[in-house]
Amino acid sequence: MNTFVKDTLKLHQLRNTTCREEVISLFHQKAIALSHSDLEAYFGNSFDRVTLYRTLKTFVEKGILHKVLDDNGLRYALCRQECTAQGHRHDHVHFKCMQCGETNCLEDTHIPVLQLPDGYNASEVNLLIQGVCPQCKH
Amino acid sequence: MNTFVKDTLKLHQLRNTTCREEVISLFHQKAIALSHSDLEAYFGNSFDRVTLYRTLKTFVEKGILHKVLDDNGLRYALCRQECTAQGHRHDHVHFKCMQCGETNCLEDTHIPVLQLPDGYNASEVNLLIQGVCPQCKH
DNA sequence: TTTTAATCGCAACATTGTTGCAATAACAAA
DNA sequence: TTTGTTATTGCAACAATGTTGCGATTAAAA
Repeated sequence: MNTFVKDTLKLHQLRNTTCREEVISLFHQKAIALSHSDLEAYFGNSFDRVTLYRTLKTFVEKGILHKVLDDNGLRYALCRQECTAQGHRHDHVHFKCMQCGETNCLEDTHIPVLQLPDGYNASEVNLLIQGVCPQCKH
Repeated sequence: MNTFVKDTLKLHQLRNTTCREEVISLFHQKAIALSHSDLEAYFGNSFDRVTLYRTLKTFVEKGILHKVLDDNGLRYALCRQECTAQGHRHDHVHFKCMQCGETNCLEDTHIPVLQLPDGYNASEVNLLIQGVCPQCKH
């Protein structure tokens, strides 16, 4: 069975509930960024709205999910880069296709080191690229 | 008087109203990213909530303001890089200080060219850096 | 099986954003 | 300056999104 889901929950000392299992599982199989309303639409009324909000919040706190933002609002993604509850230091590259609207994490693309003005100290870097993805480019 | 404000409005063929004048003026003097609720707090009930929303929307459409996003939501900034209503092609670098919470635009920092996986086509790039700003670093 | 603490679902509320429409104000032309 | 046209505003009502408290339920350790 899906050992990834149970492992992830156990690793972060979270109880194994239906909602958590199915949410992680969905993110895992879709591999794109999903919003709260995406989850609501997908799960119908299997879970309470509030439970979904709390599940997402918990996952972000634990470093299982990452927030992804673009002009259209907030989404969440399961990136390969795992974080801990202690630190979220990472450099994320997300790509949003303006055609199909899907956003995904470009795991293998890294942000080049950049020169900041004097006195600025970076600890986290987030890059959002918008354009057209391979599927939509015909 | 503040010719910048009137010039900006005229340039984009927008009527010169009190709300628009004061909003642009505020962004100009603050030089940091502001949210809708920041404006509401600042202007009290001088302007209707809806008017502020519409003003922000108009300014974004015209390319006067840019959306700036981080974990805490949506804000707007007046960046030096002007856009037209036609195109918003630009690469923005924004810096959010995790100490004071302020976000500003690093005008002189540019995003290095980066190598995307095959088939991906970028048209807009947004970089958000989080860390500590010069003022907060003692 | 029992115990205990985490999690859930419900209700109620707060914030944020949108739409339609009549009243008003900006600005160009007379 | 006055008039006419059209953009803009303010209000009301609504929709979507996010939060909090609390009693009931359930996972997992003892």
